[in-house]
Amino acid sequence: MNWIVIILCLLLFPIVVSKPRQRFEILPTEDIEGIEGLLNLEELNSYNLHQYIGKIDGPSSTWMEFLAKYGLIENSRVCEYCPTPMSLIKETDLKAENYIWRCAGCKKDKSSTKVTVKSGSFFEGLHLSVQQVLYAAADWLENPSKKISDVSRDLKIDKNTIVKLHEWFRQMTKQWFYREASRDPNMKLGGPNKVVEIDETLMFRAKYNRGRMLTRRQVWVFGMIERGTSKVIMFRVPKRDSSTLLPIIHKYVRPGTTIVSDGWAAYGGINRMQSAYNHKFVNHKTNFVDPSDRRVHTQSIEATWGVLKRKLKSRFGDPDHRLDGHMFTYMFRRFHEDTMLLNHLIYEMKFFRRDQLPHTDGDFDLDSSDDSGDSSEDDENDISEDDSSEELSDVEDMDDFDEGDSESDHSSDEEELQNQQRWLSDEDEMEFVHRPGPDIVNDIDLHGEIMSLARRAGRELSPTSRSSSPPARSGRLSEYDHVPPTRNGLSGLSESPQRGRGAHAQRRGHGRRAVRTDSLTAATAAATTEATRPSPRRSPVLNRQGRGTHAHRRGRGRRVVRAGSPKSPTTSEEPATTPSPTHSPVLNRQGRGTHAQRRGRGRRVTPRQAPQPQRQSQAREVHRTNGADAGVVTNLEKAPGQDFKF
DNA sequence: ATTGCTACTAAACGCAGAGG
DNA sequence: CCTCTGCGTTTAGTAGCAAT
Repeated sequence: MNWIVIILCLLLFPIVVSKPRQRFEILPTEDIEGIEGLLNLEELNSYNLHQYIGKIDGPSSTWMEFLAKYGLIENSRVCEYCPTPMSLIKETDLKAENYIWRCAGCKKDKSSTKVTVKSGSFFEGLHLSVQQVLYAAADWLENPSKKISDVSRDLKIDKNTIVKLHEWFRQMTKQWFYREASRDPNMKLGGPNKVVEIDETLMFRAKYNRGRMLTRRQVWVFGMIERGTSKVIMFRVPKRDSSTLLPIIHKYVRPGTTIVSDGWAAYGGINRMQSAYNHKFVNHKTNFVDPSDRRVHTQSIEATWGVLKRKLKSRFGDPDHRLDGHMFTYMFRRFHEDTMLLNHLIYEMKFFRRDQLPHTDGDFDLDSSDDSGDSSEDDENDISEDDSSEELSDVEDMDDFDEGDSESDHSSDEEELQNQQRWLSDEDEMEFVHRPGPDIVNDIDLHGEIMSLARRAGRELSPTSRSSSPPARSGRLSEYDHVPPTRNGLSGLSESPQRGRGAHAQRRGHGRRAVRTDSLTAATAAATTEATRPSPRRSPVLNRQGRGTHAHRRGRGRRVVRAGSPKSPTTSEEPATTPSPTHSPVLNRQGRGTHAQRRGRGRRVTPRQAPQPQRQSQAREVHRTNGADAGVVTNLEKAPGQDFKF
């Protein structure tokens, strides 16, 4: 009998006293759904987001599991130096906690390799929490006209950071478009028995060429809208001639579609295209709606211009600079019919690289092509001289932006002649005027945007098309090379080279420099940490480094504790209403000198120093501790009559 | 073997003011 | 009232070493 008891004890002993099982993955593999699972999820919004990632100040493990489940971060890692599965460690410091992957195999050479769970993801390096970013995304989608200052106030994020976030979100919609556009036929409009309206409009032009900003470059936008579904595709175009517009139509409108346009001569070749479109047009000089066929009008696309321009007008700053972002965001919303927007935006985060953003929003720098400036003037001349009802909508729209004084524009006689031919007459309805140009289908005169698409699709443009088109945005195309692959065959996180250990090691070039003994005093450390550290290891003597005892050092730096079982991070969290014990209002975390003081210094030994005086502004401290002091209940949560949001 | 912590850099972030 | 810019501050990330 005794033997049995002894054997049982021996068997149970390791289970009872062993440390928590080492975690090599965030979630069990069978729980991983991958990025496509996001689109099968219910529609995410700011009201249900907390079910997936926790509250905006909530525990980190919740967002981590969410991101791992849908493939936005890696669920497990293998050390890149020694192919050893890395273990997941919960790391805690005074202000926050984080999870890191740590390799035990590298220990013999140097220290163990470490990498954060966010490494390789959109969230890597962001000082904002994942929750802040996602709630900001939800807020951006749900309140597109909300003022930056209001967003900043609600989310407790600096307005400059909000601006940057919004910029990223807009870029994500652009990324969405190009990936979808490369997937045929998802991003095409129309089809048999469907009607697509096409039109072009001029952005940022002075009304009657008067007023300030006459030197501001003019931007033509060409748009296509599918009647009945509200799907819209629009692009900046360098000019609105057939060689520019028809390839776009060919690429984005399905064969057999009925295309309705105005009487612009560039559309004259539509009926001759291989895609076998049924082209109808309404002569805006006489009617906006064809009296013989009331379906022939371009009111839908005209209305779209109005919406887009009002949107641009409502924002301050340079509307040209923001045009692309707003255009793609507009398309993003309309393609998804304002549903599942947050799901799709988070989807894009998997592939989005902050460090590979286009340099500016003006990436379709069409003015860089040789003749774009001429064409703008040329086109403008058309409108001014025609003064037709067709142009009225454009001119009125332009009034949204500019007003003012007179300056005549000049065009050559040659251009005048061309302009006279540019409008289709009623007689042209049966036989369109076709200006000389390249073969619109086989010899596509692509502007830079289309070239970029083709490049991503791995297609070669014919030499003739390159030679016949204006130089396409030299030096700028590469800015789009980052657009991720299609949903099929994407590689995601692992390919990101950004800020890996190697890069870090390369830029470091330093070792352990100085043994700093500046720290909180023991009393301060105890006061700030005692309540939260139930079982400190205490040593009454200084260690070899000359630092304080372990207990004395408490309250500084990060703490690393082994993550428990998959459920343990969540269960071990303190209740959300417990005030955070992590803030020391006196010192910055590391008790170091200022940034400026640290800059440029080399290896040196710093004598023991008194604690640095607090340099943070009062407002900043209040801001940062607000959530904790309020028990993580934000102002928004407490707003009367408002459902929980953040 | 594993955990805990410091120290360090680069970059994110916040703040404030100017410009439009 | 948004955007941009410059500058100071804070933090993410992680190498490295001591302690357990």
